[in-house]
Amino acid sequence: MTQAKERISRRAVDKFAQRREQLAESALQALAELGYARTSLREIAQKSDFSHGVLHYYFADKVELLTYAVRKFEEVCVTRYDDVVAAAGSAEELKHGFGAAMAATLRTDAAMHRLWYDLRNQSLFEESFRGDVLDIDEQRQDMVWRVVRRYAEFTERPAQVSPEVAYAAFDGLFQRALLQQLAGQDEAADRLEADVAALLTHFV
Amino acid sequence: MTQAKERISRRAVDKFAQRREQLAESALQALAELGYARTSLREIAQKSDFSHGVLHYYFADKVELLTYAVRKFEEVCVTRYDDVVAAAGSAEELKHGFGAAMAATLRTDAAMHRLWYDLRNQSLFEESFRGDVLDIDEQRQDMVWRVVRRYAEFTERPAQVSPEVAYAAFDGLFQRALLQQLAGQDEAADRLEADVAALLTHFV
DNA sequence: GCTAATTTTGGACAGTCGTCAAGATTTTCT
DNA sequence: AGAAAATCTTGACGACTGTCCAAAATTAGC
Repeated sequence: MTQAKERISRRAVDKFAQRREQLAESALQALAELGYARTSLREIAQKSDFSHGVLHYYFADKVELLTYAVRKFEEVCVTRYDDVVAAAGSAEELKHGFGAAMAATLRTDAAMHRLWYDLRNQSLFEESFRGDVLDIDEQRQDMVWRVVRRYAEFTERPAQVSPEVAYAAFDGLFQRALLQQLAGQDEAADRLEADVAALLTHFV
Repeated sequence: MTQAKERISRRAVDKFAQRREQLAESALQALAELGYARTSLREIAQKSDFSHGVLHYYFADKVELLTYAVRKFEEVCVTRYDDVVAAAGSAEELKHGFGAAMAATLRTDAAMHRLWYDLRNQSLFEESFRGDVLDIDEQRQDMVWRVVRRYAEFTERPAQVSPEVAYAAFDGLFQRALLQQLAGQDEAADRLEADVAALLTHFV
């Protein structure tokens, strides 16, 4: 077996955990590039500095690796707009900052976003991810809601929709823009920015 | 080669086309059940009455079969709420009819819907479907817009959002409800019905 | 009813997949 | 330094994939 399951020095445990992180990172890279349907363990290993056999040294099987990777992915995924909320000093600023931030991450991180949608969709067929996916989805909803709530505070009007509706709507817009952008429609991000800002005013 | 490419009797051509329909139907069945990532030609053949070899008699390769299946899928997909629009005699009727219809198809056709989202997502990675997916998405947008426009007519107020925003929002709601429903949350359909009706009033 | 064309079968192929384990390598501890 | 433990590589396995093809079964034309 391995050190990690025994009572061993801190260093050893950390190193084991660190390798798992490292391999999970490679897994995310492969998933973002190839999509779930075509991501194999050998592809993942090739993105790392190791051979394919090592994956079963740090993970019991493919499902455990991917599940771990999804959980890791979560961290990057659910605080994206908090800076915008913190920085905005007025309703107008928040509205435009939110739209601009969504457009920016659409342009910059398209591969990562399609990975998220791919995983979320995969959970419609595979039970193994479903729990984590639902959890991340909830946190994303909270993240969006923090924006809407703050906007409502600024305008001193109550929000007109539930957190669920707000999240679904913004997420739907983003997903559509992602598809268009990957299809080569360069104006997709601009449209998204405008649509997001407009939608926000309808929700409070 | 085959009859279909020569000048042959009408009957023969029809039969060839008919087999293609039949096999595409089996492909959709397999896709809905297993998801794109796990649908193999042998699985598809098993859903039909034929052996796996026959698929390459009617289709050049897997991509052509799946593309054909996606196009076939389109037909069922883009007229779902037209009956509701036609039947409704008032704004209230339309609002509740729309919500009820969405909730109903969520309950009844969950497998088919997750197939659609799976294919749409796959087109983020594979170029081959992208054109058809974008086309279907557009038609779905039109379908939703016919509901919103009719609602605006009934209430004699102008719609407050663009077709893009309306579609993205309703689609986002539906997608989220689908995930929850497949995760065993039985109240997802009821929530969807209420959210859809509420959202409609915010859009006009 | 016989021949020819069409349709279908089922096996073979070259790859790829997840998984595993034996052995080589590196690190850790005394 | 040497022994022990941890880490990594490599090759193999059985199963599965898309594709192709020769032969069997079916149908159509005369």
